[in-house]
Amino acid sequence: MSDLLERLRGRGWRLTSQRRVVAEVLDGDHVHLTADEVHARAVRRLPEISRATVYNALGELVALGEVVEVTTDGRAKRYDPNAHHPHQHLVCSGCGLIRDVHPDGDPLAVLPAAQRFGFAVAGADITYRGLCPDCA
Amino acid sequence: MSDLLERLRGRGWRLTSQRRVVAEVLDGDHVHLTADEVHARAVRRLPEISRATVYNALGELVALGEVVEVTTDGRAKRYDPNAHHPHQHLVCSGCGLIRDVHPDGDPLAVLPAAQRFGFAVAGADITYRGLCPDCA
DNA sequence: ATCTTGACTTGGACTGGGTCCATCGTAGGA
DNA sequence: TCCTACGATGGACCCAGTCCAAGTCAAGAT
Repeated sequence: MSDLLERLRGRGWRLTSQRRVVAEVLDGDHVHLTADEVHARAVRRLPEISRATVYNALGELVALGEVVEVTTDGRAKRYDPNAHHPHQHLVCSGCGLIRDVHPDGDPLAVLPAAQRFGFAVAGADITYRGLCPDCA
Repeated sequence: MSDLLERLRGRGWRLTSQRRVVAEVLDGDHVHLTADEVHARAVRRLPEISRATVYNALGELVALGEVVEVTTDGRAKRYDPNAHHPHQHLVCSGCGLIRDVHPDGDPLAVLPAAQRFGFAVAGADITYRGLCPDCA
C-alpha cells in the first residue's frame, strides 16, 4: 500500500488527502467495489470527499495501471486493485459474488490465427459464470 | 427469420407488428446493435414504435434464448441474434468493431477444480481485445 | 364477421451510473 | 512564506434503461 503511494508520487501524482483515502479504501487484493461503494467508504474517513473526486481518482489509478475496471454485468463498473497479477473473474449468477481466478495456460493460445481476422490481439477478459456454494 | 417468428408464435408469443419489426431488424447473424440502434432501425419501418416497446421485445427475446446480450464495455448493452451457435467476441479497442469468434476447445476446461471455489460453473464469456486491421 | 378481453404498446416521468464545469482550495517547489 | 498550477467541490447535466397509467389490438370465442 505505502509502496503504491510511493509509486504514484514517483510518477508525479500530487498526493492529496482525498487520493490517499481512495487508495487506502482499495487496499487489499480481493476487493471488487463499485465507485459508489468506494465513495461510501472514503466518506467514513474523509466526510467531505465528493463523488466527482472519487471518480477522478479511480480513473487516474486505472490509467496508471494500478487498478483494473471490471464489468461483469451491465451495471456499475467495479474497481479491482489486483492489477499486477493477471487474472480472470468467477461471478455468481445468484448473488453477484466475484472471485479472482487463474485459469491454466494463456487465454490467447486458444484463438487460432484464422479466428483473429487480422486483429493484433492483445488480451482476453474472461468471466466464468455459475452459482456459488451459498446460492446453489 | 420466419422460422424465428414461427418458433416464437409456437411459444405463445403474441405476434404484433412491433415485435415483428424488432425481430426483422435483428435478422442476420453478425449484427451487434445497441437497443437505441435497434429502435432507430425499427422506426424506419414502423415510425410510431416506442423505445419502451423495443426494450420489452429485446428483453423477451433474451429470456426466450433467441438473442444474447453482450456487454463489451461499460456502455450500452448490445444484442446478438447469433444465439444458437455458442461463440465469443473479438473487440477492437480503437473503433469498437465486434466480431464473433470460435476459440478452440471448451473454455471451461482451463479452469481447474481448485480454482472453482465450490461454484457450479455453467459458462464463460470471453472478450478478446486488440486492434482491427483498420485501426492498427 | 364481430365481439371480447387480456396481453401489448405508448410516451413521459423517473432512476442509476457517470461526466462536466466554474469556482474554490491547497501541495509542494522557489 | 508565498505562488500557482493542479486538484477538489457540488450541482447541473447526460445516457441507458425502467416504470406506469392509459389506450390499443391480436386472436380466440361466438
